[in-house]
Amino acid sequence: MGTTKTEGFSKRQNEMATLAKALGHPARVAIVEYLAKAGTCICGDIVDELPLAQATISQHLKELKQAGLIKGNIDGNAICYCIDERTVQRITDYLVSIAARSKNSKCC
Amino acid sequence: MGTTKTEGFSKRQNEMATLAKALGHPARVAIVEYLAKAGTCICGDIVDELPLAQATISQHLKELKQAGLIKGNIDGNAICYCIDERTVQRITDYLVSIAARSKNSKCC
DNA sequence: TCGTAATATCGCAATATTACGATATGGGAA
DNA sequence: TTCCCATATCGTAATATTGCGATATTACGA
Repeated sequence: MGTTKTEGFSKRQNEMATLAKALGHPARVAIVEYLAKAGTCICGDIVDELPLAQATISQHLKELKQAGLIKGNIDGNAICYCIDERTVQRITDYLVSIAARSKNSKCC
Repeated sequence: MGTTKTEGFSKRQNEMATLAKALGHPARVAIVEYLAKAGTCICGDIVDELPLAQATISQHLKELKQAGLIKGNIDGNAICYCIDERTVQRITDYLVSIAARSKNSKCC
């Protein structure tokens, strides 16, 4: 064990879990926030923004990229990152649908 | 190591990471989805809904409760769970603000 | 070509998560 | 009280995550 069981859950549930997991670390939240704030692609300087070593940040960027939350474009010897809005939208839509349904709940 | 660094990140970033992490597992996504779909408090039968052992589900419910995503009320010897809409709203608002800012990005 | 800057990857140690059987706990019913 | 039912907690094995130093890699400029 130690492995997450994915069988038995819907594709959507697994997808949302993966996306949420990718945002489940303050460094990755900070990266996404920084990219959103900037409004443009950010080449480099993410390392200067966070209190983590370069190797660690590279790892976090990789995870965000794999989850589809950010995109990376090679620009010379630097790499430019930016948010993939569509993915963010996907999570937002999902949460909105959850919130909408629990709105009219006669709860304890 | 193995521990997440929280110092150096804002309170909000840490909070969002905690909430996202709580949703970062298909079982917990399924639980939240089920509670939202039901619209009312659910007493019991969550265990029958998921392909996991009772002990495991109890653990997941605990994590969701700790994160503030769900509330639990004791009803006799059963426990009724329901979504805490305010917390879901908090994540949604955050993501919307992220999406809004990255909307007008001239991206690569 | 050589050096340097930017990023990725490797390897490892520390710690966290996941899953579950076994066992507790606490309430209601017989 | 005694027996169930629902839920929580404990203990543990398997695996995942985190963080970082060291080391690649790759592209550019001198």
